[in-house]
Amino acid sequence: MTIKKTREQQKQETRQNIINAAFSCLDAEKSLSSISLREIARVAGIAPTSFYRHFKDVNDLGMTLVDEAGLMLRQLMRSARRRITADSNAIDISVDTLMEFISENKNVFRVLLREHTGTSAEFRSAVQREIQHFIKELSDYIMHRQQISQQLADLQSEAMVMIVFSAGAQALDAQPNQQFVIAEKVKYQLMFVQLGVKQFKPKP
Amino acid sequence: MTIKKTREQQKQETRQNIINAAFSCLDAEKSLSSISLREIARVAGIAPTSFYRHFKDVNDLGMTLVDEAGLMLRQLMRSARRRITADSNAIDISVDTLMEFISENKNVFRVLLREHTGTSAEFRSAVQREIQHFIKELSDYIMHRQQISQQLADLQSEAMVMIVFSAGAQALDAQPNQQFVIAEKVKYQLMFVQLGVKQFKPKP
DNA sequence: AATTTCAGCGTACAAGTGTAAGCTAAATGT
DNA sequence: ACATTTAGCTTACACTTGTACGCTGAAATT
Repeated sequence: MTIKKTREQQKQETRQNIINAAFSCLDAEKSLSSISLREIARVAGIAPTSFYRHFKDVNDLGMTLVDEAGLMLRQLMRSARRRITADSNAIDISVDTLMEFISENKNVFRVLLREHTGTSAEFRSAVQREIQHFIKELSDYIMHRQQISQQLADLQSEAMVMIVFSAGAQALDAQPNQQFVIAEKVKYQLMFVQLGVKQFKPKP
Repeated sequence: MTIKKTREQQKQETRQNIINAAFSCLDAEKSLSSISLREIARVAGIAPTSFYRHFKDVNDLGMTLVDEAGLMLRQLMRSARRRITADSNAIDISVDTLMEFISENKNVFRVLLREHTGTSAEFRSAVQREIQHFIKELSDYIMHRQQISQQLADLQSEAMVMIVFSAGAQALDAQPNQQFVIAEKVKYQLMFVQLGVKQFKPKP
């Protein structure tokens, strides 16, 4: 027996289908600006014009995707930080967590990375906002863990995020067996930043 | 009196017109994949089909643009390094030089930044190669100036380039009066990396 | 039971795309 | 002087795109 669905449930289900279809379309060779409404509709299993019952246009859908991707990433890193113990290495755990996420959710990470430098100013600043949130959360963590000023923590956090995201970009195109090398490399680089800030702290 | 042009000269001139037209088309909202051959032809002042006398297709032109952009950037940084004296700050000069270039050649830098994470695997790896050259040249410089191992220099160089390019991305969308703030910020971040590597060196 | 709402569909159209085919005229080769 | 080459043009065609319009049937409301 199939369960009965209310109208609203059915609509939300279709909406989610569209979102999932979009994420699966946004692969290595499609961006939010190059993808077509018809293509998404095809994969979602609806008529092109039905798309408008759920989103104003592809831009509208795009903003939803960026929000969702950013949220996933921040939740992930929060849970990673909770897993860090007194004697474990925060950098190692964070990097491993993120790299694992990236290789299992390539398209989600790709949306952020691609639209960050994409052709839509609206998407660019939406991604920028997400990244700023991301940086801010790391900064707060760093500040109270390393006992440094907010200014220093902000600078350190931003540098780290930029390095990690760049490594993520590399990982997206790398062979699976290269991912480990990239992860190790980025861990060193993050350590350098951390050491440098620590070294810098005493004399302002 | 207008000088007489040989056929070959005229062709090269048109070719250059196409390249210039392409760079001017590749603004904040156009990528190599979203731009149309007809649009470039329009700006270059030729018929759409004449494009094929010079390039196989837009991909072919794109590779030319990436090569040219990468070359410009490396030449710029080489000349910047020549300007560094014994007591001047290498980071300051390098960052200022690059940021100035970016704000005066937005579209050139944009091509590299955008296609680095773009929708064409061919472009992505072409840009990746250019960036690797860029990193390598900086690494060589760092290695003999800071007297560190090649491994360390490579790691430091890559981290620095990633940080600088990210700052460049920010600068592209920032107000002109914010560019100075971004430049100062990135100088600190580069200094942290440098300090961290120096700190790390003694104990391998 | 009668009425209203609305998610999804099919059709249709104008606009823009890449590029094939063939022409022209001027520069080059002989 | 004549023949060849070729950069650039015009025309043409098959596609894909976003989206306006109106319909339908079932769910929700009354």
